[in-house]
Amino acid sequence: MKKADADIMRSTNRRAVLSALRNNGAMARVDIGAALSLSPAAVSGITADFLAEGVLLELDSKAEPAKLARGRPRILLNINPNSALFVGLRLTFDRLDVFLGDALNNLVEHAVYTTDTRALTAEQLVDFIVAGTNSLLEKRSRNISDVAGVGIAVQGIVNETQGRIRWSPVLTCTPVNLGEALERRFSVPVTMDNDANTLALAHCVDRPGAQTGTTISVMIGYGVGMGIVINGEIYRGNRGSAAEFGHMKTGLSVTGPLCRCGARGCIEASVGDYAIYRDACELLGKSPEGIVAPDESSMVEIGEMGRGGHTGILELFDHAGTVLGIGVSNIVNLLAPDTVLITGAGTRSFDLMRKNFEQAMDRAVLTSVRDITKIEVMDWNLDFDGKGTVAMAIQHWLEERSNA
Amino acid sequence: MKKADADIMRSTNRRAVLSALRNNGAMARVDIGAALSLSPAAVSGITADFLAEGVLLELDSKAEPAKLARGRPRILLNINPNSALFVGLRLTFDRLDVFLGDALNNLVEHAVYTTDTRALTAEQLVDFIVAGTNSLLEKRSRNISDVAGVGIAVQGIVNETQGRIRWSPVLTCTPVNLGEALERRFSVPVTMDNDANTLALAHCVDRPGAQTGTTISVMIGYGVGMGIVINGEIYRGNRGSAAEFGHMKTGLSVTGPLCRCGARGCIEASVGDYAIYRDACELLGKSPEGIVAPDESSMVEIGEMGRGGHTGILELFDHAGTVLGIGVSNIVNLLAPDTVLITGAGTRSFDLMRKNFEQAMDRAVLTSVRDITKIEVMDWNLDFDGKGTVAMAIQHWLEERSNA
DNA sequence: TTATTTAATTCATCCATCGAATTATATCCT
DNA sequence: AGGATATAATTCGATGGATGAATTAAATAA
Repeated sequence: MKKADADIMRSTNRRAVLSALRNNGAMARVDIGAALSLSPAAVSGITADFLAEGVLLELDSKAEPAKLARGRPRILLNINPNSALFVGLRLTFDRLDVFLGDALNNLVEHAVYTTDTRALTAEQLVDFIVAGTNSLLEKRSRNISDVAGVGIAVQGIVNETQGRIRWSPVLTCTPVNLGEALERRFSVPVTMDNDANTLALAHCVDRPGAQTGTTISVMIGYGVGMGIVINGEIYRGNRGSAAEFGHMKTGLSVTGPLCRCGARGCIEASVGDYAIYRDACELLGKSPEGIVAPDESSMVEIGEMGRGGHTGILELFDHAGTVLGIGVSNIVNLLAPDTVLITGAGTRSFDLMRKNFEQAMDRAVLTSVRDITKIEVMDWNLDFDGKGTVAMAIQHWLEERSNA
Repeated sequence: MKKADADIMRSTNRRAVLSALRNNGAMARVDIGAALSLSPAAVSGITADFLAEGVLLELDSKAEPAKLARGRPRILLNINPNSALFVGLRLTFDRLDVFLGDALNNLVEHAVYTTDTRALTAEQLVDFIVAGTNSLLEKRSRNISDVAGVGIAVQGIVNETQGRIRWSPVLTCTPVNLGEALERRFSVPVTMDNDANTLALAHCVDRPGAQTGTTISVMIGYGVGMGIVINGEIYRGNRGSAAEFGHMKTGLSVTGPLCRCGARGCIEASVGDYAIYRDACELLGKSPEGIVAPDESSMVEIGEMGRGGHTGILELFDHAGTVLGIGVSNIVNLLAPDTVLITGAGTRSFDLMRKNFEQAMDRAVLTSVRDITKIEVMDWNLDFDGKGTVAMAIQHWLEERSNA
């Protein structure tokens, strides 16, 4: 339980104004006041400060549609997109995606840099990231001093408050304090999180409803991840280790499929791309190629074989659907979220999993909690990840601006 | 994101003072100030108000041990136990426990009233509860007008904000708005929650550490329940349906043991008393007695047979241990709590489950999150439940006092 | 042109906290 | 014993942000 004083009152209300604009888009001062139960006087003062600081912007109302009401016209305010520039980084197996975004989370630039991430030392990793970032900034004739914040998404177990990667499947140099190292090199605030959390954030930013209640993003792709957002905040658990949904067990056996974590029976070991690829290769008598991660075209090909009617492949997806359905129903029984979003590259073949997924859900979700949780399957593209990393940096910056 | 103003500032700090005392026990004004970073002046003012209201009490320092430091002696303050009286109710299969407690959560009275709860209509249920409560109050020559709040724990799915029982294994008259009905009869604030949540609250009240981070109580008994406490607050999920841990599935199969919820493969259907009793009866060639719930002595007897070396019974407990271990490890992987408390009547035979429980945990918890969560098995007695229900009523009352 | 309506600002007032000074009450030291 | 010292608690003026009422601003309707 924390105390309150005048400073906290001020920053709370400043934060509330920025949040309102972030969630609802442009608003007039009256509406901000109504939404927050703040007096017109207070809103006037707070917004005047933000306008002076350049954080907010008055929109040109001439471009608006015809007025419906008379009286002094409302002036829409919004976060000034050009008040700051943000860098979003996403580190995955063998590649680094660098995004550039503005304060309204519009992505303005994107580049990919490839390397064998697992071969890098901690120092080489930092150099690689710095080089990639600078190279993208150059394209826009900007440099790191124009940037107000950097957000990084990494697969694995990340302690966001310290910027420390405890373990990651894409790195061998763990544990490594990447956040702190980059902050030193960039001299700019760096925020880091697990890639599933970042993606969850990206989804919640666009959903006003996600600011209250629980929204869960299940990310299926190379592995299976999850982000839990409770009342607009990412739930991280002790030392940031939460939401390892991919390693939930759907069986008691010690003989289930082997997961890359070393255990058996993990959801990931049946649903992740690497698992489906591995099993498909075995099925087809092909030895899996030397690469650790199957490329997108291989995964698409496997899906096409299923749609073509290949029984063995269909059974793989059937099984994946069942495993995922049991896993998600456990989540629903346990956390009763408002929404579960299923997303990630793996949704490319969700049509093949859907039947068994839904059957498993029907069987396993408690009758009394049915219809409480909305399940949505979302197509996925890389921009979601970009927006998530940039959103993380923006969030940090807005927090700083609120306290300023 | 909520706004702040002078009123909120005031009630926040009043609440903070009460919380501090509740968590740490008696404190001097200086220490309260230090703990909350509040100025001496603010603490002085707030505590003076509470003293005038009778909510706080200055402790007699004469009874204290010899002083170690010189200077004006600190005066310890604490919540005035006699400032209010609270009723805690616990409705389970065929019985109602009524507790009377003071504002410091000391239980001063307890009585049990039995009836076939499943045979009651909504009206009869209310009458039964009111009669029991009044009867206990009479013992102390008090009546309901002396009571500042009532807390009720019910098995099943409860929507605490509305006091509505959506479904309960101990009732047939669901859905029923018991909270509201009792509030009308008592003319006293009534708070209601799931029995596992209430028990979780009871545990967290005594643990200063539970005010931050995540503490999870797993309650094994007739069924298997769970309470999730995040940063000192019970996590309820959408419509209060969360934490149905007992109905997590530890297998994909459609042929697992039948759970009372109608599904198969629920944790409860292997670990709950009713499941062990059912399986033990089958094993021993006895047909289970006509009662729905096995009594305590039968469960103790089954445990003793296991300890005596009965292989079949031991296998039952082995299996229960494995199922519980997989279930808890899923929780650990998913939520990375600080602590998992295993409690409830079912702990009477935890010694028989422990080996397999621990093996399953070792196998299923991600190596990188081991040692992040502390697992504690707690003996259980009825007073925990009593304290939980009373704590719930106290919490509501303190909240009201903070806003006053 | 004037009345009406709604938006935004201004300014006096309020209120809880803070900081500094004061008061209260003990132990330590000579 | 009595003064010095130390710590706790209270008092009081100052501070800062929110509020409410009055004012100003900018449009439409008559």
